[in-house]
Amino acid sequence: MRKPEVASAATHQVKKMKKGLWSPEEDSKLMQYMINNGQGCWSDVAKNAGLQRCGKSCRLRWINYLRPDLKRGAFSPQEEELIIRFHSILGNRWSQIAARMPGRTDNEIKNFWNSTIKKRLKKMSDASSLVNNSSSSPNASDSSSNNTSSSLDLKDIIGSFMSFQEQGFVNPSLTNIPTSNNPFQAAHMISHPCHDDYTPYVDGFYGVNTRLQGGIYFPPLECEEGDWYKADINNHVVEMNTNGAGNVPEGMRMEEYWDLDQLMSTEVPSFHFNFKQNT
DNA sequence: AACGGAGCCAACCGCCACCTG
DNA sequence: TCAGGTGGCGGTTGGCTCCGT
Repeated sequence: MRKPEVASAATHQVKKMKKGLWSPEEDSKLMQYMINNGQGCWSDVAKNAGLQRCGKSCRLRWINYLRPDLKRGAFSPQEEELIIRFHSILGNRWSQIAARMPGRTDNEIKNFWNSTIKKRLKKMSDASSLVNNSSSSPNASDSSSNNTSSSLDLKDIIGSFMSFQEQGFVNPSLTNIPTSNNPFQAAHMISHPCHDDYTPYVDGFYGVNTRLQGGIYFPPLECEEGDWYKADINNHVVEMNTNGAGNVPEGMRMEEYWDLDQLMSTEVPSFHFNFKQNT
C-alpha cells in the first residue's frame, strides 16, 4: 500500500492529483456519485464528484473496491480450482479470468495467483524434482517413489501440471505419479460432448488419442470420432484432422474456438490434454 | 516488548487499443 | 490520415500486517 499523498492545492498553480490510499471520505464521494450518476467519462467522474484524483484512479477504485457486486473475502477451494483451470487456458489474461468469476476482480485474482498459487507451483516443482531424482536413481524403489508422490496434495499436482504445461514439456517424474495420485485420470474427466468414449489416458495423463504425440490435442466441438486439433504451447491451432468436418482457422486460439463459459460451467472439466513425450 | 523478514494486496505505472475531431 | 484523449490491461511497487525469534 502507499502512503496518501496530499498535494497542497494552495501551493500549486495547477491542481495536483492526489495519489495513494483512498480515504473513507473519498470513497463515499465516489460511491455517492456513481450511485447517482452511473458510469460515464472517468475524468468527468473525478471532476464532478469533487475528487482530486485522476479518472484512472477513480476507475480502479470503483472496479476493485467500491463496486457493489464485489464478493470480498478469501477464495474458496472451488474458486481456486477455477482460477487454476482458467489460467491454464487463458494464461495471464486476468481480466478474462475475472470476467468468468462473478464478484472477483482481475487485480484480486492476479494477486492471488502471484502470491499463493505461484508459490505452490514452485513448491511442487521442487517436490517433483525430488520425485524425479528418486525414481531415476538406480537405488530408487517403486515404493519410495510412491511415498514421495502421495505426500503431494491434489492441488500441488495440478499446479505442477499446469506449470509444466506452460513450459511446454512434461516432467517425466509426473508420469511416474501412481495412478491413485494422478488427478488427470478418468475419474476427474468427462468426455467431450461428441466423444463419450475418448481414450482416457496417455502415460498416466488424460489424452485424446494415444496415437497423437507432440503437442496439446483437443477435440473439435462438432466433430466425428477421431477428429482432433493440435495446439502449440500458446494454444494456437497448428494442425488438425477433422475428416472434412468444420475446420478451425489455423492460428486460432483454443479458447476462441471453445465456448469457455459453457466448458467451465460443467461440473468436471472436459480437457483432453496430451503431451509430447520427453526425449 | 522489540525487531526483522515474509506475505499480502491496494494502487501506481507504462503500454496499447480504440475513439473522436 | 493523424494527433490527442480515454479506457483497459498486465506488471510492478511498496506500505501494512502478521508471525517467528
